[in-house]
Amino acid sequence: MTDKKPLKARYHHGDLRTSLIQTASSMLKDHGVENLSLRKLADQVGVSRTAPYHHFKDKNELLCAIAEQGFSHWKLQMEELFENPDLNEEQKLRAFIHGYITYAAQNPEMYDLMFGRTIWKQNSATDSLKDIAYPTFQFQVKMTRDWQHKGLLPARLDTLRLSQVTWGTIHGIARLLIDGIYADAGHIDEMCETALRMFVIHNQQIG
Amino acid sequence: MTDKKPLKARYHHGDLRTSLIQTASSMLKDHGVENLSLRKLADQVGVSRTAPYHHFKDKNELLCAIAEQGFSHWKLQMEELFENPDLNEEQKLRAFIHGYITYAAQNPEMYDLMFGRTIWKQNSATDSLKDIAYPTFQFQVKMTRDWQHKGLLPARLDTLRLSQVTWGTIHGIARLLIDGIYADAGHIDEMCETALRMFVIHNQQIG
DNA sequence: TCATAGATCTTGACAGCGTCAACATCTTAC
DNA sequence: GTAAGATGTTGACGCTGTCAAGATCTATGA
Repeated sequence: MTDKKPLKARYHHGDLRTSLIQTASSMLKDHGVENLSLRKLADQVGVSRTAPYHHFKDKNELLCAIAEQGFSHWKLQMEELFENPDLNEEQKLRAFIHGYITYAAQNPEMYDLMFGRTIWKQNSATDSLKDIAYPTFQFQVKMTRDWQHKGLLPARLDTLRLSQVTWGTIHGIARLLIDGIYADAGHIDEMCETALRMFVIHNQQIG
Repeated sequence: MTDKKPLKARYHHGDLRTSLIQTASSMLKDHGVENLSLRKLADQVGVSRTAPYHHFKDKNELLCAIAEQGFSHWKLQMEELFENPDLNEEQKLRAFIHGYITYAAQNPEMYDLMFGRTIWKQNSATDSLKDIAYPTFQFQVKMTRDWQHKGLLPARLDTLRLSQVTWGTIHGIARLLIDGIYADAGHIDEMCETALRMFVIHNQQIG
């Protein structure tokens, strides 16, 4: 009886790992990676500073876990888009570009974590993260091939190179936006449309 | 006489500011931003930990000064390219794309500092840095307009949007490379060529 | 010439960080 | 019901950026 104190006072948290990821995601979104410390996180969750180390080897593992969650959401969002039967192929491509950049603009810190150097630069990604991220990267290639076959993207270009360039384009625009180099998010629509024209016009030429 | 000891033992360094920037640039290149600390830097230069604060308000100012130097070099390199009389316009565009991405691939840490969120995200750039960086950004627009007029890039697209997209493309490819998402630098040539075709083919259609 | 103001450099100190080691407490499985 | 393991705690360490106060040198003007 007495050990059923209010939750906060219990010795074992119950689901600390999940709580850490959730709270960390929220702190990340609100205050950026540079203001996300394990100590503040532990404090926020109401646990001692080293408790997180029983669930994550180090800070990097925590960040990878957050990124994993980001990829899950992102994947859902993208699948939803591609399963929409009301859109033709060009509309899907347009919606993909727009959805991609909008996601980045609305979740800049998460996007940076998912597709930025913090995790990938030193090859510090967890196996678990790679398991969900790599298929996402390859999804990009698969879609490119599809669009080539359907005549939207130029078929004569190597699929892998083309997907690197098209992904590079939307990734680059997203980065310019979220890194504050082009801080003006008001022109997202126009930029997406311009990118789309650059991608697709080829088709009219060869199709 | 006695105060003309070997340089290292003198109380005043002589040209500490310059030394700090130089050494910091070198440490940046070799070990990355995350391993560049003011204390290690001061130690390397042979000066006390707080000496740098008489030349830079804080770490951010030091980073801005390093980036400034990066922009100077970058600008020189690009100007050299554009003043080459042996290249026609398409060759210049090709050389620009290739030079841009190669610069990033060869100076990943400097590139990240110059065009990354560390400095720009929180609008923490020094006035001095802005003075050299902003013209560089606008140079991109000017070139785009030139290439539009010369028929290389589609004239009907808005110059500003087009330049954002083309810059986004090469910036994005550069980032994918240096952030380790596409770690394979062996395909730079092919990616550049693919990007070029995506940019230029328009011209054949409208020209 | 020389004092003095200002530039430059020093040591000391502080709080915040990630992380390890050692110990406490709870849960679970035999 | 006890032993093992999972989970949580406190203490400590070295690293970081930065401030404050004092030391030393340089340059300016009387």
